[in-house]
Amino acid sequence: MYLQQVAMSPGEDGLIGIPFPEHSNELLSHLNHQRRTGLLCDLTLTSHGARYPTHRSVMAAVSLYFRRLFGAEEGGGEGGGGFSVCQLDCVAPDALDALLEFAYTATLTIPSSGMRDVLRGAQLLGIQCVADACRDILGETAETEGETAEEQRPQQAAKQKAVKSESVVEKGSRRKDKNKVKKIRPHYNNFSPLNPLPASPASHPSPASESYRSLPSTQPPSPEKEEVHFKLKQNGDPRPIKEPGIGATLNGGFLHWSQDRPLIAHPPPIQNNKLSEDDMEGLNNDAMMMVSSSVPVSVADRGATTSVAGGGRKRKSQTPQQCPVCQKIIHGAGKLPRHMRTHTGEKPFQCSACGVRFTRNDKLKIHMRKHTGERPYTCSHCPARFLHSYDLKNHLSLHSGARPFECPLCHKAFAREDHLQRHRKGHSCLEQRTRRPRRGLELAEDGRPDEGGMERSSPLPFQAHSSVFHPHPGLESGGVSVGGPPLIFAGDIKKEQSLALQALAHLGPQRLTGYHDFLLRGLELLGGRKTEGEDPGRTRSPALQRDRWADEAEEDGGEEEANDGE
DNA sequence: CTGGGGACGGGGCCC
DNA sequence: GGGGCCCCGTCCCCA
Repeated sequence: MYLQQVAMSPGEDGLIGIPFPEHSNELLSHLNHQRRTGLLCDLTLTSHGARYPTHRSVMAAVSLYFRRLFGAEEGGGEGGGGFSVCQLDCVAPDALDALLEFAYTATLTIPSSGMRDVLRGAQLLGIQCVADACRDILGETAETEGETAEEQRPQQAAKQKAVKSESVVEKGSRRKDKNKVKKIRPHYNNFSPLNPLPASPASHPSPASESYRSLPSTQPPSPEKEEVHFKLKQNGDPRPIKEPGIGATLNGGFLHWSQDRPLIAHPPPIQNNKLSEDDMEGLNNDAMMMVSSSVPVSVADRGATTSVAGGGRKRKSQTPQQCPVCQKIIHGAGKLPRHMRTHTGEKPFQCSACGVRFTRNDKLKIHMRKHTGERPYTCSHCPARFLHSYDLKNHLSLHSGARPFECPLCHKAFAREDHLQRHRKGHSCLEQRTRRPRRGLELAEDGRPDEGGMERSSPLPFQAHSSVFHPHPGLESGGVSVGGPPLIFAGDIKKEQSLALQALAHLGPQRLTGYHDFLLRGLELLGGRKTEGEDPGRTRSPALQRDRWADEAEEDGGEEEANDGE
């Protein structure tokens, strides 16, 4: 659906932004495969005799050191040629291996005893996010971190099994849940090649699953938090690097290219103001596309100016935000990241029981009711219980017999609006359009023509859940139908409905044994608004109804035709 | 074709 | 402003 919107909603300059969330994942996966097979490797790192074939471009992307070394840094370096072997004895082999693994998989897997080596290696190579993550785990700050730090505390060991660079995010987060242990977090957004099949439920982090890399995923990854990443001003100084001037301008905004991908989901960025040009060049195409699309018009500005797009509905002063992909205005603070996941396909919230993934936490929560058996919405008339409130709402219409939505063409009534829509999308009703609405169910429309025309559905005023009959506002029984479908119960039927519902309403769960009879009787009293057979069983037979419609057709004459002609 | 269940996305309200 | 929770409309699937 959104893809259609994307395709049909060209942004400014006619550019269309179509995200391919899998691309970066596949790209990294292929690169990693090439590294392991030695394919296209143009750089070999060595450490104490161990050799690690790799790609210069990848290393330049992930490491500030190599970026400088190969001249990938703007205005720096010596052109980037000639380096085929780079001896890195200053980095322990295990640490170098871990860092390479990180570079190609966005996942840092290190033994608990090797944390400090990795930290040192990350510092040497200018892999800021890893260094920050290691410091975070070691309980050090960039300022206090020193060579005198003691051995890792025992509780850190559990966190060291795998490290995701996103852990650094939490450091700068202003979120109130500081007490939450989210230092090491699996991140779906990274589309780690280690999880080459994002579609596989098992490959995704689950809020309730511990299976994902044995990470303490107490909280599903929240893409919103990645934005914080760009706000970080960490002090990871790659001081041992021989290149001069890798100072402040690069430390703070250092971007690991693979981690920029979350930007795809969170363009508004805007925090991007903090991105330097150097940083921007690290963005992949997707991110660039998103950023560029959001650049011409500030989302915030748009929101301020397009608040009118809400159609004048009553709203709180929540700044609307425009989706840079589909241009849709998203109302509500903090709702844009949620919306963006519909474009990226990201479903960070996974059911630990069945593996089904969801884009939203609240949906997962509701889903979990299926496994817990919790059905909080209980029908007051019968033992039926439901997962969703709207299920109960629909269900209650069964008790009441209310079919608030009637086809204006064939006057078939439905309990659910979507069923009416489905009905109207078909052609079945066209052949019945000569049928007249039931007399006494007509509503007056104040003489107005059908507002919605074909699109209009007419909810019945009947409120199933209460035993009170609520007339539709502006509608009075006995009114003359002018265009709109007649949908109101009238006269004695109305009273009977009320009585039936009162009886049903008084049926408590403790007296359910007889509810069925009550229900049946109540439904009979309601007149059984079934279309086919249209027989309430009391006053009207189908034949009689047809006769009545025929009579009414003669009485109303062309007026009906004019209204049905739509 | 219809009834019913479930999932999904958007918006409102509140913290 | 971000996020949780809830409600709603809509769509899809299945019997």
